[in-house]
Amino acid sequence: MVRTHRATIQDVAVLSGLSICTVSRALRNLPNVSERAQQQVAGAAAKLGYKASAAASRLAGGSTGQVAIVAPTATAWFFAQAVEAAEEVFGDSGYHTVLISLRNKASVRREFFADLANLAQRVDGLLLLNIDLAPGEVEALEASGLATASVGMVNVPWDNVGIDDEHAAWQATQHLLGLGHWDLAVLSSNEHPVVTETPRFRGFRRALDEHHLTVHPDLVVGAGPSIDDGRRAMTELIARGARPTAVFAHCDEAAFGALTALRDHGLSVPKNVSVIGIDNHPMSGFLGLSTVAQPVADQGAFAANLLCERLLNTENPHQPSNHLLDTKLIERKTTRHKR
Amino acid sequence: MVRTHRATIQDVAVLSGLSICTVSRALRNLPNVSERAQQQVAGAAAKLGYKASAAASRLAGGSTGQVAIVAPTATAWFFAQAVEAAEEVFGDSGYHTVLISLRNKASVRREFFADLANLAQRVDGLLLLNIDLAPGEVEALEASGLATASVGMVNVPWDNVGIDDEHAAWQATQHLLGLGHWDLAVLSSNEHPVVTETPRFRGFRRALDEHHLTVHPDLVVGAGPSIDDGRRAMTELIARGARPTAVFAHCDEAAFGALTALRDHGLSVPKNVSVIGIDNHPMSGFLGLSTVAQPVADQGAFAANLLCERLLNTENPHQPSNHLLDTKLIERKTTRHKR
DNA sequence: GACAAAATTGTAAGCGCTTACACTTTTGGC
DNA sequence: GCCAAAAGTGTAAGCGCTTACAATTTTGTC
Repeated sequence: MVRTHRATIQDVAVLSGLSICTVSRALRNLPNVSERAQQQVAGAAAKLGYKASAAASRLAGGSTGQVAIVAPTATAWFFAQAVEAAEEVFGDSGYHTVLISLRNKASVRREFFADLANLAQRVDGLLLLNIDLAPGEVEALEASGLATASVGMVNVPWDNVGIDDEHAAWQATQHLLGLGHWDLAVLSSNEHPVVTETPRFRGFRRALDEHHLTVHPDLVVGAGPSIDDGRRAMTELIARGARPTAVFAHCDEAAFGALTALRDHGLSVPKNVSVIGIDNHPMSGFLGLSTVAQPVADQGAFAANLLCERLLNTENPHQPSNHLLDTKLIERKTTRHKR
Repeated sequence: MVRTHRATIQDVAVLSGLSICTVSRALRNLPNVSERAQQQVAGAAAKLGYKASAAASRLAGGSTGQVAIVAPTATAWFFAQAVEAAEEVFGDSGYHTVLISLRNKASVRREFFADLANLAQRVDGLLLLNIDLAPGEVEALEASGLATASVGMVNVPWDNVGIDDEHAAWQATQHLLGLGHWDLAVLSSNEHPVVTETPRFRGFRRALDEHHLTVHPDLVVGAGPSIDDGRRAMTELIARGARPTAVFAHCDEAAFGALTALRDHGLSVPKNVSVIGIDNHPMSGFLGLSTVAQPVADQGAFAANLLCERLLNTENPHQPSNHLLDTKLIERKTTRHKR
């Protein structure tokens, strides 16, 4: 079928012998449409290959058919995995995905929140990935009127899927402590301005507390979720003169970077230093990196599903819920008992 | 300033004392607007925090303020890097980015092309990342009327940025041959249905040709750009009974997978087998993987810039051009002379 | 200064949808 | 069967822009 222009709702109305209004309702599965009308409209729409114009729909007060995924950075392994998994779910539900990377930059982040009102007229929903919210930002998000769901966030008034970050970090740290290490360094996420206020850092600290150990500030350093950042952070630690016998990195990529820096400085793992991360990155097996495994694509897909559910079923929305998926310690070769 | 609703063009018109039409023209920098009007409109718009409604603009025949990035998969390192770099450029030019991952699935890919006409009313432009086009698809793309640019494609009638893939593969293969290897296996990209028809495979074959060597079909296997795929492919090769003395992987992630599989089977690198990839992934340095380095973020950013230029300057568009960035062989520890 | 041409500005008609409200048909209780 | 309520359908008014085209002002020339 050759058409110069896209079919409009008008075309569908004519072909189905019904009014535009009925067609509109039928297409969106609204009530007050007879079985017969429904069929006719569906038939006509299919025959014409009709798809509603997102712009017109939106302008008239309807939906945009788009959702935005907001990530602190899109390059890190975790986010790339989660984004793709979510994008798949959204696509299957008929939504297009707008990707917004905050690029770990405060200015971009600020711009995002300032522009929320405009974004709200472009997308129907928001999937936030590990965005560390400052006071007032929850309110800003709610004020935008956008349906929201998130991955890896805490205490938010919308659906969230994640792992128990504090517990995961505790598992990793506990493993190190169990091996007799007590001079522990930590490569903490720099997502939060204060690196000692992230859930994973808290888990680290709690494990130390339980062993009546305290966190030494010189052994704490911030690092983003990348190999380069991990390397930089570990290098800084070493330059400071820190000589931990074990290192807990907040994610595997940072751990890889730590491994690199350690080797750069002639320190052997696990002989001189034990290293553990969180993620179970595909490379971790090969490198023998001990880690705490978490399901990644599952989290993105799960959260995306919750968002879709909310979007598709607006009349009786479900209660916001928080889903924590399991993590599992995987002991490999980068951790060993302190000599 | 508190507003119940977003400011509309009408508000700007009233505040600036001009008509809606003039405001519209002024805002889009169209000709026939006096300096004075321009200033007043700009002032009023700024004061109101006005941003045009994308939906209304689009519906009336204007632009959408969005571009789509289409990638074979969004999880591979290369694509994640390129996507973020491009997203940054688009964002800086005022465009939102729609991410479309084909997920390496034929059905999704088909759906994408079938839906092009609809996509065309959602976005102004398309950035294609390494999409291997089948006959007729260029025409479909052109028919959509979307401004297009690409990364890593060949013979396309729009701006393209990439590396000389054939040359890069030749460099890698030549390196292996120069070390005395002649039983070469290749993990070829499975982007194309026929793995022996990709530019990198051609480069591989050309290098062999130059040494009067032929490609042995048993030593060719397809693999996606991921560690798991590389591992699977190498495992298959070994299961076939293939015993190459060197392996060329089409990308570093596939090479990492090969390294994994090789070790699984007790084969030592580079003692028994040499391995080389293409990319210079951040992990390659640590692993000592020999590779052919390519600029990745640069390609995404460059192509995005070309697309923006085309979008922003429609009256006198530049000629489509093809930009090839340099690649460089990096010899590390996974390749050594054949004993 | 007068007049045509050029530059600027305004009017109004949509773009393709959603939705309030009016109208028509069907349903069910007695 | 009758009538009110419920269910189904249609009418028409926008949503906030862009853009022909008409109207007005400015500019330049003789």
